[in-house]
Amino acid sequence: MPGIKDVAERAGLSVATVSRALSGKGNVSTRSRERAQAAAAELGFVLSYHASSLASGRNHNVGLVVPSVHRWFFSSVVEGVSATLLDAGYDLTLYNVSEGQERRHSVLNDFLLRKRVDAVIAVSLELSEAEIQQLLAIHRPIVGIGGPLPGASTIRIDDSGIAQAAARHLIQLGHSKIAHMTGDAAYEKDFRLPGTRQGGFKKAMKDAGLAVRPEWQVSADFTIQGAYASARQLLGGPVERPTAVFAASDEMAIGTILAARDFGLRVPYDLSVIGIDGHELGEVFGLTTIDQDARGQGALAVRRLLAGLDGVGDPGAADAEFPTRFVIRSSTAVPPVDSVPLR
Amino acid sequence: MPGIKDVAERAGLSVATVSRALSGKGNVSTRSRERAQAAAAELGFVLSYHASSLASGRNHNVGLVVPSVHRWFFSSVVEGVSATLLDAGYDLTLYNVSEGQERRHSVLNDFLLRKRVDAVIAVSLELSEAEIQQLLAIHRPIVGIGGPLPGASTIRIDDSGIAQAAARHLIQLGHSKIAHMTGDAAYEKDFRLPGTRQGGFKKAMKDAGLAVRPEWQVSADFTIQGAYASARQLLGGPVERPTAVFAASDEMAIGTILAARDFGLRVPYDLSVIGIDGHELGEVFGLTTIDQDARGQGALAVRRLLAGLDGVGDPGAADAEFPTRFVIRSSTAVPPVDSVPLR
DNA sequence: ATCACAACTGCAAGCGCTTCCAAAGTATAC
DNA sequence: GTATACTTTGGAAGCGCTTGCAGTTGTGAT
Repeated sequence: MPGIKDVAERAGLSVATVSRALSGKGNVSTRSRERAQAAAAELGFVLSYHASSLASGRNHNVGLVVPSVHRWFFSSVVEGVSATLLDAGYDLTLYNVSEGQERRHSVLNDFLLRKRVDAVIAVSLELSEAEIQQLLAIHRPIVGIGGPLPGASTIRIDDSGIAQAAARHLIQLGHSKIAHMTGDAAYEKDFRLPGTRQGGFKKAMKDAGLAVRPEWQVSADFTIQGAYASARQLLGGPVERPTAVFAASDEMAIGTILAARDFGLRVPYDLSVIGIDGHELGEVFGLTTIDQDARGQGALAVRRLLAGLDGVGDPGAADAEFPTRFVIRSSTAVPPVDSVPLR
Repeated sequence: MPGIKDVAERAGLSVATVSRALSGKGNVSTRSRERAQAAAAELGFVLSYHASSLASGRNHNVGLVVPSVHRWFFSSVVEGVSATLLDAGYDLTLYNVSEGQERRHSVLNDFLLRKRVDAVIAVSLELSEAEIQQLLAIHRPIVGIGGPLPGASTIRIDDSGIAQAAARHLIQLGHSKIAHMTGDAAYEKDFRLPGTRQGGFKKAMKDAGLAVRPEWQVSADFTIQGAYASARQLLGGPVERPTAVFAASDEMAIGTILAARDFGLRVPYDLSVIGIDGHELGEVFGLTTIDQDARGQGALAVRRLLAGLDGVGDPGAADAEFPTRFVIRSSTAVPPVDSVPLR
């Protein structure tokens, strides 16, 4: 493999000049730059990543920690992050820490302390204050998406607010028998979102003077199949059937719709369903939802980090609330006539 | 940040010994090892990734190139690769090259030639012979999953064989009016699979003396929503309706089932549907399918690479045919009575 | 022509480790 | 007790770049 020395020799320049020419930093005459580039091209030379990183202290590499890559939100964020990073010439080191907590810690130690990454994006992961301080101490900016990160910069949507909006939408249509499907407790550890959305739902119900019936509070694991199973219990069980379901994610809303169909329930005539996400499948199901642009959130996270790395601005612990968009389709409507109180 | 020197000093050892103690290579007395580890722990020291890589030439980093992270097959492979790599103490650098070919080339140059990775896993990407040679020339083992990689090691399923098996399953049930939903031409560039599965389908039909009707050959983009749209055309259009659909992926099979339901067709009584994949959602839809363990394929790819890197064995251009499993559920049955020729 | 200043360029000192080599210590064999 | 082989250690030379510093050259102003 050719080294920068070979390039320098061939171009009739010093190693230093070639380095500057190739990296674009520092002053180099056009002539030298062209020579260096030509020589590099002829030799098929590319700067060694590790040598550059070691010498310069910059990695051009961002770590992305996600709990899963299968669920819609996460894979969407990954896509957004990946595309933005690639455009900026950065590498993405992916840490899928699905399988438990021990691994998470070793991951953090390993790639943060070993300074392989310039920055970290943590998705729906609840880092401890200590972990965050550790990161900030070694000047590794960190931004969180979809989870509270005390002391760090975060990007999030107004979970409580949109949950309220979703519930209000149903209430305004005339529903009073509204069920809520929230995320599983299993996820609550790292993922406070279920609680937040649930809180918003309860608030909206309370505000409207409606009862939050415990038997209509169900949970699932954020997947279609998990929600399908839960919804079958809810809709096919012995308890009175709600006229509307607010699911904390589109995937769960879709699972609910599938379960409803199994029971011959027509959506929205017999059952209204609303989700949160903006999942690509929403259109197929005519799903009313609140669109959170997950790709966009990933992209924004990257832009924020890079601004802090390349530029001067340190965004600090700035919290950005990402905008959402209410998308009304055909899965929500007025409740069935026989369930509306006659006037 | 403490360096290895500080650790050496604190432990009363030389830098060399500490390096050996911490990396586990070479002979170090138990006493020295413990001292070194203790000192490192006290100082919160971790070896610098780049310095180690530069000095040793080993990266402990594998590049994974995928065309997407959203579609089931790819995200499953990513999970399998990620978990196996993490267990082995390797990093995963993810390259999502969805947006076109130019990017792909810059990616290859960038991370292959810059030797940031020890090996490459390419999923459903068709690298040119030149690209592969380039990789092998610099001793970067490469394994392909789900795509032909001339000269490189690959892991793949018997696409033609399972397509034949799927078609035969329908034929044996008594179907003769069988449609096939294949992958879009847009993917054929990098992804020869659609053609291969289609070939298997045609062969099975021919072998059974059945006609492959062009109007029943439709395509979609491998997504549920894409397949849904195509299936609506197929099932709701003016052409005679088939009694069975063989979709080249589970996601497309599911899209087809959803479309069928829209038209009031009961699966499997009015329409049989079979897919390929082993998608988690298959169970919800009672989908008959051929399970290819995508996670397992990813894991196997990693194990193969690591064997080549750590051990002595160079697997060379060994092609592994990954086993698949026929999963019969409730989406396939005998054709509707009125369409079976009376005897 | 002279001077001040900016734009280039090259030298060489690292960046923080790994590993070759030789020396020292220790166990085993005769 | 000595020779032989193996284990353990430290010194020091890199790995392949980047960058501070100082020297060289070119420019416009005087």
